[in-house]
Amino acid sequence: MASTDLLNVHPVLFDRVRLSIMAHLSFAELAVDFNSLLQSLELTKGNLSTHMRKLEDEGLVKIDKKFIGRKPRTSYRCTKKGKKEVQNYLTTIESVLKASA
Amino acid sequence: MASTDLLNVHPVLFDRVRLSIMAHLSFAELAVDFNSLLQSLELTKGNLSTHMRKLEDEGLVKIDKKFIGRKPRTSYRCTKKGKKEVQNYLTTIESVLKASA
DNA sequence: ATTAATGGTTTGTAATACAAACCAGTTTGT
DNA sequence: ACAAACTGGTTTGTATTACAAACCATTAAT
Repeated sequence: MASTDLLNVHPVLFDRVRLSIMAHLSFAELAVDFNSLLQSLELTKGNLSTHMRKLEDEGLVKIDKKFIGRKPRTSYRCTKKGKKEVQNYLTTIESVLKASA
Repeated sequence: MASTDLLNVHPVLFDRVRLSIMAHLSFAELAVDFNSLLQSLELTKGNLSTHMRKLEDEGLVKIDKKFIGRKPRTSYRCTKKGKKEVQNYLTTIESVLKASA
């Protein structure tokens, strides 16, 4: 069984909000901007900002900042590593819990 | 998609150690004692103790304390609610992440 | 010129995880 | 008999973390 397999899942994904974010980004396949996430997830700006920073620090997400006209716009996309870790999270959880229900 | 479904999963399960504990208890079907968990999970006693307390507070686990001969023995088993929440955790995660890989 | 809105970041606080220290008792050694 | 070490945990202090409030820089509206 080895529930210690859970040690292989990326720690940063063990958070409800960040997992939601990664789910959104994975679904999107393309970049999603700050305010879309803000709305979809109903977070405060500060909260979202720090979560994104952490995801970026871990290389799960790539941040892209540009100006649209004269307004700043920050958007995010899931990296290869991000997808891999999400996939790993899912399969690991399944293998650990599947037989135990 | 509604990744906000994640809001329905019990917050206490969003922790690696506690999820491992619940996996163990679910598998076991019967009571597991403190020291077995301690060994399997390679935690410190204090750490395990507080996690178990939290799981008990949330009603996911039932604590049973008795004396075996003249030594105290604390053991735990998964409650109905515990099983339900673990199941819910699994299916919710799957539904949120499945299509996103 | 002020005020309000946009698009965020930084900072202070409250909650959490963790290990170290502790506690109550038991067994082992001398 | 007494001390030292072991068992089976719990409580307490610290470091990390999540979060929201306050803030900042700029743009748009009045």
